[in-house]
Amino acid sequence: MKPSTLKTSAPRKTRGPKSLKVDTALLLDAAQSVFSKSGMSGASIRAIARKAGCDPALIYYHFENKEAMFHALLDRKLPPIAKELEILADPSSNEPTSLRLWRVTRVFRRHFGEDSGFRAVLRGQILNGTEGTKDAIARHIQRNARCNWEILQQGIERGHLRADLNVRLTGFFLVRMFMEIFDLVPAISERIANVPAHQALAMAERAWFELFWRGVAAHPAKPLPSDLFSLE
Amino acid sequence: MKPSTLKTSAPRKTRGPKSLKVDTALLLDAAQSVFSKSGMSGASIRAIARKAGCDPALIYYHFENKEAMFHALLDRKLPPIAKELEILADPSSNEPTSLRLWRVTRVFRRHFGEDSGFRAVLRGQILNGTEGTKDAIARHIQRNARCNWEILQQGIERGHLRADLNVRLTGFFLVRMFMEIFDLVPAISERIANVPAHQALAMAERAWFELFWRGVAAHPAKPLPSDLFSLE
DNA sequence: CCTCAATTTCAACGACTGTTGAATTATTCA
DNA sequence: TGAATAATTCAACAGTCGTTGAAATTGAGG
Repeated sequence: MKPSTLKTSAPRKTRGPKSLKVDTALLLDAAQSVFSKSGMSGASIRAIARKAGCDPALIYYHFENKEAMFHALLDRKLPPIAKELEILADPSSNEPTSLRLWRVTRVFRRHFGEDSGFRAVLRGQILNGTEGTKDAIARHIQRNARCNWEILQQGIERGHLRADLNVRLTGFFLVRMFMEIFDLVPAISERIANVPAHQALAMAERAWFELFWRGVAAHPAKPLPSDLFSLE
Repeated sequence: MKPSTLKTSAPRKTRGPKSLKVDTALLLDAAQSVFSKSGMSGASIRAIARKAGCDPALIYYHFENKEAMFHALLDRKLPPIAKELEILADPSSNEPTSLRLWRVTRVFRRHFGEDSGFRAVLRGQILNGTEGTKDAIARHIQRNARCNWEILQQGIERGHLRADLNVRLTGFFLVRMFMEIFDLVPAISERIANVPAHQALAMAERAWFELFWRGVAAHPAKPLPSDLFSLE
């Protein structure tokens, strides 16, 4: 390897393979970063290439087009979440339902909490993506959602939750509101309520889960596990 | 002048005032339609002009730029909502708090329910708009939100709601989840739950309000007014 | 060393973007 | 009628965009 070719700021411009090949994982990192900042339609191939330090044309060597990049991003990001949720949904778990549901929210927090851009892109594509993209997203969501449904169903059967719940809608409410909290509370808390973002976020997560639990519990007066909210 | 220049279907192309002047209201209609379909950054001045049947340059005669158009759109769309909410928040109202809160949701349903594009643009600008746009939105939202806070506060004082509620967060949960239901339930119900969109929407609105009410009510066991959900 | 395949960049296509200054026409007012 | 003003379009600028075909470089296999 020739360190001399490293000028100052201009990267090497010769054609042909680099010493460090640009693989799909690197391109996906760049794509995720740019998608996140600019949204799906605002993210240009050129910007992704700039981020990855390569020529735009190289992206077409690795991916069919921008939509294929997004699908690859889904396949990389969502299955690990599903795996964690499937462990939580194990029917042999003896944990209180409230704790299991809170754990579900912690999974989403860990995987999505810091990644507002990806949340936004995902949401945008659910609403405005091509049919192919919507189908791909639906498959992933279904796998993740099923875990929530099972936990809720088990909660009903164990008498922890009201029997008249619609588990699918209930699961949607729980997770979706957490996503909305991640997205909007930091953005508006300072302007609307004059509260610092991180503080508002913590308050909102807790307030939402308490409201939710009272809304779904068979015996809402029974207190939540005392160490629930210390769980990260 | 040569009328021969009119080829086939092309509308009149002469300069100067038309018989039907293009006023700002017409341009805002076009802008709203295009913003809704393409989002803020995806909506081009040219597309708005095409929709309005005028030249792109005319838009710059009526508005400073695209951002100013959006601000004008806010000023046209949001104050009527605030007015309705301010009536609902009248402290002399004797209606049950549950009914008043449901009425709030009906206001949002009427003004936002059919206008998914505007909801999306508004949400996008809260997250990614310029500082000026965020400020403008915050002012409007604050005026609307204050009404919800007052209804909730009165509900607490009348003993209808739990005294430990954070009214600001509670108001956020109520309204934001309705928005999410409008946005996402029609988009995903058929793919995820195999339920027709309009049916899923009605179920979700009702299920959410019931969960919410149980979550906030001082006496959740007391049934909701029987004719609540027939109210449009 | 030669060859071949894999990797990367270059250069260009047509289309679209926000915006502006000048030209044009219609209406209004004197 | 004539002049002023308001409303509208035209033409162009300098960008960016997705995409593609060809060229160049590298490394591996023989």
